[in-house]
Amino acid sequence: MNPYLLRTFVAVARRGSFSTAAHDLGYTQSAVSQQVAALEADLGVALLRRRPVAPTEAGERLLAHAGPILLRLNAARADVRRLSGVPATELRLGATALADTAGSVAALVTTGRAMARVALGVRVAAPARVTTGVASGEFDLGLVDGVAAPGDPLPLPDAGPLTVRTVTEEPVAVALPAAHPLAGRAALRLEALADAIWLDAPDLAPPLDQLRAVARTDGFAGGLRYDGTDARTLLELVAAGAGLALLPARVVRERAGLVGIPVAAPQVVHRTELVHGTLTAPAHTVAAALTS
Amino acid sequence: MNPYLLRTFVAVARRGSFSTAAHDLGYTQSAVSQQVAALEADLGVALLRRRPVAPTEAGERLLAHAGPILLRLNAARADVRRLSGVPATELRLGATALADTAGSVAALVTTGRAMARVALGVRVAAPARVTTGVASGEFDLGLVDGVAAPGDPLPLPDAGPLTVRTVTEEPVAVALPAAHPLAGRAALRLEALADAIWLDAPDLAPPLDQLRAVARTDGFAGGLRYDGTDARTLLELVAAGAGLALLPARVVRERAGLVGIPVAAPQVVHRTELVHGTLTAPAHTVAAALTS
DNA sequence: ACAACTTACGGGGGCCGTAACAATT
DNA sequence: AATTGTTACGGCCCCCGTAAGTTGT
Repeated sequence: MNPYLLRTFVAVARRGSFSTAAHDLGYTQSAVSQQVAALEADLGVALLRRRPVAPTEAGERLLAHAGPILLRLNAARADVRRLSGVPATELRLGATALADTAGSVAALVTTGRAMARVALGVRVAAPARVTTGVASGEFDLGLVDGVAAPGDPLPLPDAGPLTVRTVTEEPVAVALPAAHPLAGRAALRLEALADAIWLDAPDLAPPLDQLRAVARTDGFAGGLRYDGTDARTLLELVAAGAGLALLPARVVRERAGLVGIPVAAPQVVHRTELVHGTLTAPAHTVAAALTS
Repeated sequence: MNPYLLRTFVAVARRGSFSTAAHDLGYTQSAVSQQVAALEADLGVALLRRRPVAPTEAGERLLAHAGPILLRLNAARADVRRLSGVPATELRLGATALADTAGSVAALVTTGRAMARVALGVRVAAPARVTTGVASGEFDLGLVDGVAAPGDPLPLPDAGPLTVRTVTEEPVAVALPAAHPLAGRAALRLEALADAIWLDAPDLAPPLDQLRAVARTDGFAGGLRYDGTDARTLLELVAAGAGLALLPARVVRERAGLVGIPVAAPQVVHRTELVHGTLTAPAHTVAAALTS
């Protein structure tokens, strides 16, 4: 199963059009048609229904596989090439929005700047994006945050053999407006909040289905959804009463008018982890400084 | 990065010889030489040192990626083909050795036999083998056992989008010879046993590094290692004093002369899970019967 | 009728085998 | 000298683009 055919198939399925996909990929639409036909012949199944173009059941199934496969293929290429490329003169850092609660990003940049002739780049993105970016060589180092049981590693998507090191582990709190009925409580059990209105902000706070898994309920119905990585905006939404959010206690305290109530049980903490593949020389220095 | 080249590279690296790998794969050794050269040219790195043939650092790195990639590629193919193949007339079941402690395998076979014209096959293998076998289509259904925190899913290797359902959850116990000094205890804390001698039987009992992770220590140094899936033999080894083992309490009781001490903390249970990809019709019936 | 996908066909490149060559033991 | 990997070369097949054909709206 040729990965190029796979890539083409994915493009066609996503765009819903052979000709558009062909244009995207720099092929003629005839070539794309032949490629999809070849893939279907190889697998012995129709993958797409035509006119309108939509994946069949088998096509849907293949799509579920194709993404991770192509990702890992890219990751392998990037990882191997890193080992023989010219000595790196730049250091690209990917970080999730709340990964720098303990000043991690600032620390990295400071360390990086101390090295001569290394261009630094920092980019904030969603956790999955950071992880896959590190795997695929887009970033040299990734800082990813999330919540987990104390001592447990974060549940990262599998994108190949990446090295993960703990950077920080800090308390989390349920963020509430100061006027909220629960604002006076000393601690809260997560299960007791399953029926509350929660903000669904998967790029900043734990995805709601992770909360369901931790609390072992099927509550935590999503209220307002926020797609993005700006923590200040999220804190504003909480303050405005749009819903609760589970955040590092330190972050909740930054916004006046909010209170952070510790989570009594189950015990969870906010973790930041450093993720990387094969390290270039400057990245190695920075990584060592951060986790020492 | 052509998967065929990847497969050839893996074969050469594993066999340590171009000519032997060529013979295995049905190529001439010239073709293999050209394939490896093409892969090296594509990646811009030397992957193998010749004479003797051994992977370079980049080659080692690629090898770490290649296995999972080829696995997932096979899994995708098997998964999609399952959707359009002829109606299945056989049902291949993979199971780990201790997955049938509650009679799961027997139940499956009984249900399967009730269906006309379906050939049944059962095969016991190591957990990783069962999981990858299901992913790659070798098995229609997999029964995998292991230990985890109550309610937590088992830590299965990622082999693609597989469906997992809980079958049983039972107490585990530390298996001891009746004459053992600890044999009279009502319960034991796992951490307290980090310095004991443990049997390392990764195909039957939790791998020792999983125990280390659960107990958060770096003890559990391996004593005797048993590679295989015969539970009776393992029980004999425990009875002979070769080391401790964490096993389903029910299994420990099967062997006279052994005692099973419940684990007080951290709380862990023995779980059996049913694993499958896209289900063929008979497999669907059997799976439904088992998890209802 | 038109837009969009498929099929026919020809050229070019890639891949494999044969065979000659090189290098290591 | 023998074994093993590489290079040269030629044929075959695969893949893409052009262009004609087909199909659904």
